[in-house]
Amino acid sequence: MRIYNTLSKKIEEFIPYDEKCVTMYTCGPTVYHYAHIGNLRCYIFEDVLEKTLKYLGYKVKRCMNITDVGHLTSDADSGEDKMLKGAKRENKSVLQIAEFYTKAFQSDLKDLNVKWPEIVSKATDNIDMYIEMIQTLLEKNFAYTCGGNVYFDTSKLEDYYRLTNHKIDDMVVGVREGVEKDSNKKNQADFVLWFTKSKFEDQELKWESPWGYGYPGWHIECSGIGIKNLGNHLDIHCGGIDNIFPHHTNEIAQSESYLGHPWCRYWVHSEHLNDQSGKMSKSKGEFLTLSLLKEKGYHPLVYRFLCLQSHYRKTLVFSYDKLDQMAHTFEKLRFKVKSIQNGEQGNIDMQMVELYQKRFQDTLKDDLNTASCLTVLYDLLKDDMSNATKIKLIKDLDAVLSLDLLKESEEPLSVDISLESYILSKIEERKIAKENKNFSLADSIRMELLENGIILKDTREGTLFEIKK
RNA sequence: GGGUCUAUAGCCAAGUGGUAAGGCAUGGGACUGCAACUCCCUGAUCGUUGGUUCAAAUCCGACUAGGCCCUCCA
Repeated sequence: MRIYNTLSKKIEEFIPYDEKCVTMYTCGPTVYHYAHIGNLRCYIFEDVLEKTLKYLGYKVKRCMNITDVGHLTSDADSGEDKMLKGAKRENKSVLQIAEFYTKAFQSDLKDLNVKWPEIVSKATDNIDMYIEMIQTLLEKNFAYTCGGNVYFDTSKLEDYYRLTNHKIDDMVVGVREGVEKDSNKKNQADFVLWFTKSKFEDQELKWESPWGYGYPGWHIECSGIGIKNLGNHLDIHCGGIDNIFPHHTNEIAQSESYLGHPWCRYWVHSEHLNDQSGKMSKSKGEFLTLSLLKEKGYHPLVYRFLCLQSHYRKTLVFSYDKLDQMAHTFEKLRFKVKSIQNGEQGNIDMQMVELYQKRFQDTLKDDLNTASCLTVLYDLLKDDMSNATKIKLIKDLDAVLSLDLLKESEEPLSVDISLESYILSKIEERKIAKENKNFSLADSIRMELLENGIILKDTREGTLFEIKK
């Protein structure tokens, strides 16, 4: 397997620390609001990566955090806690907010066929681990206390900026509006490990610590949960590209200072989903959620399909035009697969199976080229082999793609039951008219349905309908 | 200002030195009562410009345009 590593800025051969089991950490959501579809792109990518590793025969141990405390809108001591902000907005407690949005997130992933990682850990469940790490960092002189908070001292590291190639003198504080300097810090890049003196006295969740009653910083959380669950050597750490600085940069700093040796070997980042004006973000106000797409009549897997059609390291620009195109393409694809399922099966040709499995593996091994994988899929659909062979291969492919290609029961669109029975009765009426060669009646029924946004299609399997969006 | 990435047909997109995959759309044909579906056929010399090479979309330089990061973010 070859994969792009942000550390080296190159595509590298993937070699796990322990040949038998790959450890993989993926940054989870801060559960203060719904995830937008840009967030979800990253989880789809991570899902594909995990499933690819498994497909290639690796055992994968994967861990994800749920941030339910300590994620401030700024890394200075002046930032507002996102969870608290969410709680205030909705007049609920922080725990209620966390629970609600965790569930919403879980349901989004389920809709997208993204496997829930076997280890999912809440930030608030690991306070002991952060305290232990911070204590060690203080003992080793990588951290200092000031103004009641504990800070990581970035000047102790030779290569703090290794992930980004930044130079300290080129860094400008306040490029973004609303970023303030924290006068407690010795160095501009230092970051908070433990807060006790936040301006936000009404912080709901606080814990006892050697430095006072307080709560952890955002960055320590991922390091703590990762090391606690996956051990002292991590193979893969994933996340969105925006997390490279400062979040992952800080994770490397604190983890390796704590452990005393290199920590994670492969840093793998997924590019953003943009809209026409640029990056999609929650702080810009309006944002697109999966449930909004569902309301508009798009199947969630259409979005997954859209993501798979592009490469994870390339910016994907979202538009409804594109999604419409994908919905259409996806439906055609599923229709094709369905007709193969309904046809004569025949015997499985193992030579073909192996040939295509090899092709499929090769494209995935090549830095997760999912777009080419779809080409392999189209190729095998067209190729000369028995339907049974095709079905076997599709099943194989879908273990990674997870597009429910073989699922019969689920229709692309969820349809209201009373509406459905109305349409079916009209189809029946038209069928009788056609049998009686009363084509003008048949056409008028079709027109009538069309005016209501229902498109009829006469296929070999009978008349199907589609609801226009 | 610094870092980093991208630029391939109407649209999406693969391609990492040897004369441009695939999908969608378009047009033509077969099928159909007519449509649709399905099947067959149909299109680009790769942002601009220098260079390296027998050979470049692919490597190097410059330029242009755009995205992202530089303490909210996936």
